[in-house]
Amino acid sequence: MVLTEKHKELIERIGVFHEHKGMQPLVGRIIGLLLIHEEGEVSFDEIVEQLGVSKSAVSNALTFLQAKGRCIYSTRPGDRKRYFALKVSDWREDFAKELENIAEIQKFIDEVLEVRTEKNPEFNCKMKDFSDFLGFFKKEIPVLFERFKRQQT
Amino acid sequence: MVLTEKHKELIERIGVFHEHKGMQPLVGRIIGLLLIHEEGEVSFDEIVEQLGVSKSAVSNALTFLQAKGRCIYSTRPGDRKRYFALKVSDWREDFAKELENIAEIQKFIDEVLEVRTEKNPEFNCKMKDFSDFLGFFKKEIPVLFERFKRQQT
DNA sequence: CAGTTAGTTCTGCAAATACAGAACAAAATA
DNA sequence: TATTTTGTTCTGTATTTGCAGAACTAACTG
Repeated sequence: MVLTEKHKELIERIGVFHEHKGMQPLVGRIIGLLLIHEEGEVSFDEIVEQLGVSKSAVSNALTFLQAKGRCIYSTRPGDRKRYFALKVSDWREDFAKELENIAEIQKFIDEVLEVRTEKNPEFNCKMKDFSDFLGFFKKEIPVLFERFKRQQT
Repeated sequence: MVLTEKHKELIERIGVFHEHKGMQPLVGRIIGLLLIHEEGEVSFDEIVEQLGVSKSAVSNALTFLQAKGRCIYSTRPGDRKRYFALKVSDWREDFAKELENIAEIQKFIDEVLEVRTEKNPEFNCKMKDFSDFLGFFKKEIPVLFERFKRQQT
């Protein structure tokens, strides 16, 4: 597949977006390439060529993506190459996990509330309120997913 | 305020949690300290002493936190010191912003869908589904907040 | 078995990060 | 006016990051 300038520019922006999420640059660009590539599956070689980076960098990035469960590869009979693809199947699950991860701050808030004195009740109260909201939010996530499934049909 | 070992350990864990979110180490620790400190307000000096870091590092970290709107300082008559505190007031708003930020990936998904060929309709379809879900999710966030407010009273 | 293919692991380095320490600024105080 | 207080900005540096390139491995091929 030949990438146009527009493709390349979009890959870069998707890369930067993922960098902001704490991933290393190349990982984000590979996600971009796998998203944009018309086949959905891209060989190791093609990643190296399309992104113009070294084999070692690609190898490490793909190992990372597979460890995170965001990427898998398949093989073809009579072809030793690995064809890498994003695990699009469980995007919604990934999204749910990310949401729960955000709400993980609730644990810290609760721990903080345990060690705090009563010296500043207003502050404590606001923290309690936030913790309550996070609890509410976590409970509502699955409900939200359910409603989406139903309204979708 | 004297910090116990438990306090210090909790500050470190809150620091690491924020590091994983892309913040620099000291910024996360300052958030931890401001959360745990019984007054809620902590002077520049005390931050330097409690965390055992340089003034320059604290200055930069506080500038960053203020720029991000996560921190403010107040002053007291006859006292030149600045007392820094977290902006707990709008935690829920911050949380909502973070959620919308996550859902920002929808923009990229839609852009990708525009440049993709019809060569892999299954892949395209899954992406479309994910985009639809993100759209649904964004719409539902304010509803969720509303429901929390009501059930809270 | 020698050579090729496909990818991994090791080594080194350039650039970025995160901070310390010193110099500095501005205001209050003596 | 000299000194202290409260922080900021500048300069240098140890550490970490992110990758390149080379060496390596394993499997296939001629």
